[in-house]
Amino acid sequence: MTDTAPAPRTRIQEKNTSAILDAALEVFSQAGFRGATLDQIAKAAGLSKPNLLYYFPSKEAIHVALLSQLLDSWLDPLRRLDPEGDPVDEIVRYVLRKLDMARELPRESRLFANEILQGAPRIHDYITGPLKDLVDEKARLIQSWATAGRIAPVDPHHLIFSIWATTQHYADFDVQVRGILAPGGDAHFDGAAKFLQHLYRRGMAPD
Amino acid sequence: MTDTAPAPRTRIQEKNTSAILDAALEVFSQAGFRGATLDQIAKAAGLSKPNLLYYFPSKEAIHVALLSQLLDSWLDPLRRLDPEGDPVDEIVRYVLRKLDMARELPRESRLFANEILQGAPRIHDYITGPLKDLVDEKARLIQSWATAGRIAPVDPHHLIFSIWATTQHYADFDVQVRGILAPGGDAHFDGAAKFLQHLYRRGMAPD
DNA sequence: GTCTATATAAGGATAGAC
DNA sequence: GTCTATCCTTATATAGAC
Repeated sequence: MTDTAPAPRTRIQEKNTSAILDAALEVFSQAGFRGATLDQIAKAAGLSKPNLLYYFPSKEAIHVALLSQLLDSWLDPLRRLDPEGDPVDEIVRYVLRKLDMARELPRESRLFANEILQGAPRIHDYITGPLKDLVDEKARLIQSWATAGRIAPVDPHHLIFSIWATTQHYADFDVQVRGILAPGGDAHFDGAAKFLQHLYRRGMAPD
Repeated sequence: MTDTAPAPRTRIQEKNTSAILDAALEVFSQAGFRGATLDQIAKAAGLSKPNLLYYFPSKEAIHVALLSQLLDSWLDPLRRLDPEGDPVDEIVRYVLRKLDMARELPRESRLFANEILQGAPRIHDYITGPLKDLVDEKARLIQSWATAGRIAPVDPHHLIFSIWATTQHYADFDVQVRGILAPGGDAHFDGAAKFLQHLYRRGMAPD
């Protein structure tokens, strides 16, 4: 049941487990948990379905493994918000780091979005626990900057939400973004960076 | 196949069809297309599964009916961006209208988000067609304001994306937002409105 | 470790009585 | 129009040979 980690020993196990996780990330992030099938994942991983279930006890276990390895890295950019740096610079750098993540890890972002959209059945404790704790801590930092007059007086929580929203949008709504902009690789990320930098530098500058 | 509309005649048909659509919106928006089952929808609508299929030919048909009725209203706030109004005011009013939609129609927003996340299989033509056309038209309007020095010189497409992202976030990531903020109804929407108003008024003000 | 074959269950859709 | 019973496909998971 809570048997998730395969604990790979040999090289071949290592290789297959990571092939499965990569394939599963691809499939889950695009189809959601219920929409994904073991057939799709097995095919993408280059394995048979029973062989896949030799490495993970269930579909659920694969999904949980993906989420846990994702959550580990998800908090990182926010964690690096530095109390010692220049406040506006710190916020803008946070925005750009999150945008980089959206470009480099779009599947992870969509996996997370799928989970939240469907009511976060598997990560609800993570949200009200570690995530809330870190956000509250950083919100206090931002609040102290505002109180000191070093940034504009805004609600820190909504500032953080807006940064998540604007950056992850480029991963989660990728199809829509590309459908509206002229096609052409990841070129639009430069435009996004420029715009967001403008918006937050202006928006956060002290009075 | 493309048989979607039930064309209700009697009162009881009218009542059942709308009960089905409402139930389906609830279920699809939370579970996605694949994750939703006819059993769930039938139960939520207070009907038996076969009776539900008396009104709609298939699960797919219900989903398509929901999406079409959604897309009709989806473009409305953007369409109302007024070339004659004050540019910054118009943009801020657009943000607030979208935020209102997120509060009042969160299920519709999540239905849409689910569809986009999964690659927009059913509304791809809508995105590259009517949606893109309207966005391009309004982007030209915003560009003309920028060129005239009446707002800050930003990329209009990314401005629009950021408005979609920040406002729909409160519907699509509702569980996360509530998990982080103290619980308490829709009170946080006031804070969101205040923050977004600040951000866009500052961000869009001309130099 | 990997496969073929299969048990088992869920879910979309239909038949046919009322 | 609505129901019970059922068909049939798909999908998760297991058995057991190699």
